[in-house]
Amino acid sequence: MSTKAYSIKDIAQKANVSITTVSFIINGKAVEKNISTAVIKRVEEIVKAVGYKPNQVARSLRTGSSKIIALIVEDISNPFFASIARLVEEKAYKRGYKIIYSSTENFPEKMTELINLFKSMQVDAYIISPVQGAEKDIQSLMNERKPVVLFDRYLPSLAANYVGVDHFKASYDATTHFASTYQKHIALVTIDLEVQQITDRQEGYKKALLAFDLPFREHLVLKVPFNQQKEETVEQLVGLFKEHKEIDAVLFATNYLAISGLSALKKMDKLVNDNFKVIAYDDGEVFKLHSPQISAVEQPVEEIAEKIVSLIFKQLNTTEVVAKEQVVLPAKLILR
Amino acid sequence: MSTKAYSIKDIAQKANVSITTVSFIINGKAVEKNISTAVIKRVEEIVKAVGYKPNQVARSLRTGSSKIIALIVEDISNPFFASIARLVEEKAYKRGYKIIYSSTENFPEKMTELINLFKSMQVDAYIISPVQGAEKDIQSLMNERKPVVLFDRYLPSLAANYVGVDHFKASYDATTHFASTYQKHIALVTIDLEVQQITDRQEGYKKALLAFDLPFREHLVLKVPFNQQKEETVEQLVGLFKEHKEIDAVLFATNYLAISGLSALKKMDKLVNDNFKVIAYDDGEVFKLHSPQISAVEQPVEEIAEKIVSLIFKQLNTTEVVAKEQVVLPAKLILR
DNA sequence: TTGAATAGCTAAAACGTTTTACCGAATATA
DNA sequence: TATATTCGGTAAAACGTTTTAGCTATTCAA
Repeated sequence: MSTKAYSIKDIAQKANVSITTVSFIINGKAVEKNISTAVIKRVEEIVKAVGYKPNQVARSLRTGSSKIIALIVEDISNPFFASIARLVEEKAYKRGYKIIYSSTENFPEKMTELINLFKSMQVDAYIISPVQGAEKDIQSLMNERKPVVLFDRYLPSLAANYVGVDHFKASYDATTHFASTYQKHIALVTIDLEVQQITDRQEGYKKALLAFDLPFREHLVLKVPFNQQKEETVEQLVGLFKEHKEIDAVLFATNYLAISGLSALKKMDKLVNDNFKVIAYDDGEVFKLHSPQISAVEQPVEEIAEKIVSLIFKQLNTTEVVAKEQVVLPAKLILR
Repeated sequence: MSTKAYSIKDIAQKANVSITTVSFIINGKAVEKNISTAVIKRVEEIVKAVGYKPNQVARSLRTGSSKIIALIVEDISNPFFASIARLVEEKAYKRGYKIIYSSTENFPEKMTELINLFKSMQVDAYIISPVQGAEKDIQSLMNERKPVVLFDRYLPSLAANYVGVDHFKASYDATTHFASTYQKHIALVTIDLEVQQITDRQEGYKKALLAFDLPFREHLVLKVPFNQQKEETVEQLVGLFKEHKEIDAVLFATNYLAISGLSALKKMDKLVNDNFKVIAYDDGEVFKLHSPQISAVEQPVEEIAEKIVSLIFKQLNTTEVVAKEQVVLPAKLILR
């Protein structure tokens, strides 16, 4: 029952032509190579009849191209990355490319390992949400002229293609919104990572306070440890809200921090209302269905994915070196 | 700058030995093949020094094995599938395998296309949440002795490995819970797909009603069209709840139906309470944070992933034909 | 001392393609 | 008519591995 797949040799034999001829035909070079229509037809019929598919591995070995794009993110199950993954996959598939993905969990060593692995698989291009410490590996890809697009995280030391979101403006706008409705004690809940996308959010918050002549109060900024369990974060937030009863607005710098925040409030029986406003980062059903509905900063996932893919294919479709682009898209503040 | 990767030939030259010897060494067959420790050491040092990684494509071509497992699901951005993807990836990675994934959007033709593509990539195993109409393609994989594990969806006509959840019992229990708290008019909101995992949920609902001497009322079962837009579903649900004010409990057969349901209730300003209970399918933050908290049927994602992976590797680690297993795991009813 | 076994290593085939270089016949060009 | 060009195709190398079969020199057993 275990029927071995047909090879190009089998097709050539059946059609009574050479392997070369079959190769030309299945690669659409038949006319260019002066193959007669009779032979073309004969071969194509046999190919269809037996359902022959060229072995992609052999093809990759010979051509150096695998028609695979690697997608490396922190965690594929994070809704933001999952959405990007889905959109990128769809767009790449239409152009004949497949996605192979992996999660780094923010470990630079895993990043290194993955890049080496993908290199040995002759992957054609890389879409990476980078971790700090992986600069050398990413640079080595670019040295080998492999198309690379970074997204979400920015690595300032790397002259790479990048697609991201204007987090400074997003949190500036969010904070401004609070200030303009006369909230006086605006808290910021963020994480203790020193990566650009996170520090940008803090800067936006600070600058907006400044613009409204509100003092920046250190104790209203909570930086929760990156890998902390949710329960602990909730406790920490309960602590913050209890200790600083003057807080009348809070901006959460990530999706899951907002969720922990709402959990904390629920636990305290504290309501979100005009005396205590909340803005979350990355919109989701959770925030739409919450009572009351929660405002949120929404990242333009569709645009991000589109831009990533177009940058990749711009490089894939030419042998020339294309200028690197840094694209920063605006986020959208959804007020509810 | 574009430095070409080292090949086994380069290593052989540098070490002044044959390609064969290098191959034996990097594959851990050195002692078995009587290579002297001096040579082993020399080669290993060169390998490390230049950072040589065997070309996986050439390896695949020669051995027929790619160390890649395909994961084919309906939609990778669906939280259930995204979680499974993440867990499967992690477990496979530890055993030296990578995941390549794709979404079918429930189109059998895309499934066919994907399977052919993955065959031509010499993928080693397949994890599939199948669509109806793909039976032939899946069977062909099994005929070629490729390890295959189906999950989530069950295809009764196929004697395949399967990992799923006891949906009959889950909705039986959920409905029983309603009945035992004296809800009399229990509605079921489901989709119009005739796939086992969905019809099972209906059967569980029916049987539980029967057990409590409650009549099965056709008009309390709403089957929303599979690909319907969310807004329309919400309208339909508003209609249902308005028309049948006697409804005092509703079981939602999927995650997103429950979300649509909660949106509908919010729109109607109708509260979830003892006079109107709700149970959702697939737990999530949305339900924990909702006011009041929403009860939910939780699928054991971790166990599902573990079982899938263990079934895959059971097949991958032997040349013998292993008996197919159908594993049905219990869901957990989380009452809130 | 001889034959067999073992230690230490290698040449070459094979995996399934793509592509370069070339060939003979027919046709066009001068 | 002689020569160039086009037509219709093919042989063989190459991509980077793994693996089979075998080779020589040394050690061992008798």
